Amino acid sequence: MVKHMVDHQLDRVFQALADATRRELVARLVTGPAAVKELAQPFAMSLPAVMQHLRVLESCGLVASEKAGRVRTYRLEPAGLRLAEQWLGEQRTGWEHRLDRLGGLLAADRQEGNTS
Amino acid sequence: MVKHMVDHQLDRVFQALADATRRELVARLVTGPAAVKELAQPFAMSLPAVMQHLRVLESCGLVASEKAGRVRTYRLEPAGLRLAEQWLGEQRTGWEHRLDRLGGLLAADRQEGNTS
DNA sequence: TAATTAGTTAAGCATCCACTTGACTATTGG
DNA sequence: CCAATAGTCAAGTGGATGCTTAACTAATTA
Repeated sequence: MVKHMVDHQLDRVFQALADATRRELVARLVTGPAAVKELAQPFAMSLPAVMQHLRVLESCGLVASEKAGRVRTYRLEPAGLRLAEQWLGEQRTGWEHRLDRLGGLLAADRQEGNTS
Repeated sequence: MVKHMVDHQLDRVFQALADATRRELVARLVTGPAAVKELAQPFAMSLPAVMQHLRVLESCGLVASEKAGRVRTYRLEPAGLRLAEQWLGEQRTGWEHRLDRLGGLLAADRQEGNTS
């Protein structure tokens, strides 16, 4: 997979998660699938507003849906979350390795008697 | 810490990470501190644009800076990344527990001879 | 001290975002 | 059949974002 495609995917996933309403929707779907009406019920905003949030989540792959009769059921699609978590993890391990290297250098310095 | 304060913090962190330029800045700072000019050098955009990105990163706590003489040096502030990673981790473990419960139910069904 | 370097401020602009209301379609229950 | 239910479409609005250029300040260097 090419870098700027992943980049674009990450753009969209992080953008999607940068909204408290959408994060609550994700958190709700973690506990299992639900219809639009049920998903919208806890929020003070209009139904179309919630639907737009769901469309954002779906268009970046965090969520999927199917329609049966007149009710559309959404479910979590964990791959998207994993992508974001993976990027964060990479940064953290990079950071930790840097600290390790720094610690190593300091230790080496000390052994050479370089106290400053 | 109150929920909607964390929420707002998460808004800002995810929003900050929802931009490829800012993610590259973070990735660069993972390898160690750097001055504004060095941070800006790889990008095709103007210096002020990069500075605005840095301000976004700093204002949400992903990054910190200090000025010595005429050069301002930025460094990573890992707590912000941890907050985002933690939220994602919570969702993932919630999801995994749900799958476990589902698996348990299916197993119980099988023992009862409920094959459908 | 004059020129260069590093960073900052401000204004302007095109685009995107979150939300609203109102009108509409399709499915289902009485 | 009709009426309620579940969802969808479309247009509009106010405010945030990402970038630009131009003008400016402060620290260094020749």
